[in-house]
Amino acid sequence: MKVTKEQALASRRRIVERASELFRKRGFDGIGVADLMKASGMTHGGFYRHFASKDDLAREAAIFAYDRLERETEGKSIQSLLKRYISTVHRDDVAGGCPTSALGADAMRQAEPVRKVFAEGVETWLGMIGDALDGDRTLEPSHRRELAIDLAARAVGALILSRAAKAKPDLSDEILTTALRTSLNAAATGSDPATHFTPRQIP
Amino acid sequence: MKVTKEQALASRRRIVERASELFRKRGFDGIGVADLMKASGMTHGGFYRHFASKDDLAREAAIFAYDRLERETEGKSIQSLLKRYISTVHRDDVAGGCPTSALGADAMRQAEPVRKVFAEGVETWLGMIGDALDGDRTLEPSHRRELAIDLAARAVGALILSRAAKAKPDLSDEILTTALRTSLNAAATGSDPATHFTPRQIP
DNA sequence: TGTACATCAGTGAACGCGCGTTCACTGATGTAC
DNA sequence: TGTACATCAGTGAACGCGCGTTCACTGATGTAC
Repeated sequence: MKVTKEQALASRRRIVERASELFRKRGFDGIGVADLMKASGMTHGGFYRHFASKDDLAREAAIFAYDRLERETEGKSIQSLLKRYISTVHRDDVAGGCPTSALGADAMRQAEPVRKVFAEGVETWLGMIGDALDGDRTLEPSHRRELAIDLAARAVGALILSRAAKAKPDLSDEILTTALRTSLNAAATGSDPATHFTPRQIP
Repeated sequence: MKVTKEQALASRRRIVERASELFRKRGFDGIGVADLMKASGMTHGGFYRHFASKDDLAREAAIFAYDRLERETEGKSIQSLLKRYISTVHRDDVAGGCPTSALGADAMRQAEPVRKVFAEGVETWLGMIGDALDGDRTLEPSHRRELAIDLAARAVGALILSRAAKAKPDLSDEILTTALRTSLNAAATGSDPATHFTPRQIP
C-alpha cells in the first residue's frame, strides 16, 4: 500500500518528532526501532525507507530537538528563559525539554554525526542566551559571552542535579529554587562576581 | 575451582570498581554483564555469585563512585575542588570522574535503588562543598548553602556543556575556562549576586 | 482524458547477534571428626 | 594433626528475548503514452 508523497513526508516527520521525545525520555539506548515506529503508528519494517540507520535517526532527532528549543527560546527575555528552564515543570518534562540536559552526557557516547549536532546545538544556544542578555541593556561583548556561559552552566547543572536528586523531592526542589534565585539575580544585575573584583584572585 | 574468601571478596570489589568506571564511560546500558566480567578478569557465569542482578551491581557501582568522589573531595579547599572539577582533565576522564555529571541524567531512567543512591550522592556532595566553603571564612549558613548549590550547578553544568560540545574543541575549552573563572571568583569572594541586591528583583 | 505500468511507502516474517540470566559442573577451600 | 566431605567461587554452555537490519511482498500512487 503506497501512500502519497505528502503522507510519506508526514510519516517521516512524525518518526523524527516521536524519536526526539522518546530518546530524551529513555536515552538513545533505551528505546528501539520497533517501539519508535509503533509510537509513530507504523510497523518497524518501513523504518529504512526513511533512515539509513538508528544512528541516522538519532542525528535527525537531535537536530529536531535543538530546532524546537531554539524556536521556543527565540525572542524571550533572559528572565523568562531562566524561569522556564530552571523549573519543576522542565525537570519533570524530560521528553519535551532541553536536549543538552536530557542527553548531553550521553551524546559523548554516540557516533560522530550526533556529537557534532550537540556541539552545534550548544553553540547556538549560548548565542541565543547572549542575545537574550542584550534585551534589557547593552553589555560589553566579552562580558556578555562570559555571562551567557555562566548562566547556561548554572541552568544545565541545576536541572541535572535536581533530576539526579529526584528521589529526595525536597532536595530536588531546593536545588531549583536556589539556582533560579541566584541565576535571575546574575541576569538582572547584568553582572557576576568576576566583574566586581580584581583579577588578582584569578590564578 | 573454589577460591579463598579473601580472593572472592577481592573479585567482588574488582567487579564493582571496574563497573563503576565502565558505567560512567559507556552508560548503564552501554556495557553488558559479560564485558564487565571480562574487564574484571573473569567469565560471565560467576556474576550471580556476587550480585542479584545487573541493576544491583549498578547500585553498588554508584555507591562506590560516590564514595571515591567524597574521599577525593574531603578536606580540599573550594578553590582546588573547583579547579579539579571544571577542567579538561576531568572532562576527558569520564570513567574516573564525577558520577553525577557522567550518569546523572541517566540515573533518572534506572531502577529506584539506583536513583536513591544518586539522590544521596548529590546531597552528600552539596554538604561537602558547603564544608569546603567554610575553609577560608565563616559564612552565614543559609548563604553558604545557597553558594554551595550555585557552585555545584555551575560545575556540573560546565562539565556537561563542555562534554556535549566536545566536537568543537575551542568551544568546549572556552566553556571550561569561563565557568572556572566565574566560579572561582564567586567562591573567593564568598558571595554571589543574590547577596548584593535587594530581593525586589527576585519574583 | 483514459489506460497500462513502474514506483515505492508500508507490512510482517526472518536474519544473526548480544543481552541478562540460569544451570550443571569443577575443584580448591574450609570444616567436621 | 590428618582425613573425609561439604561448600561454593568460578567456568562455559545454554536459555529466551529483544535488538538493528534485511527482505519478499502488497497495493495505492504517480507517470508515460
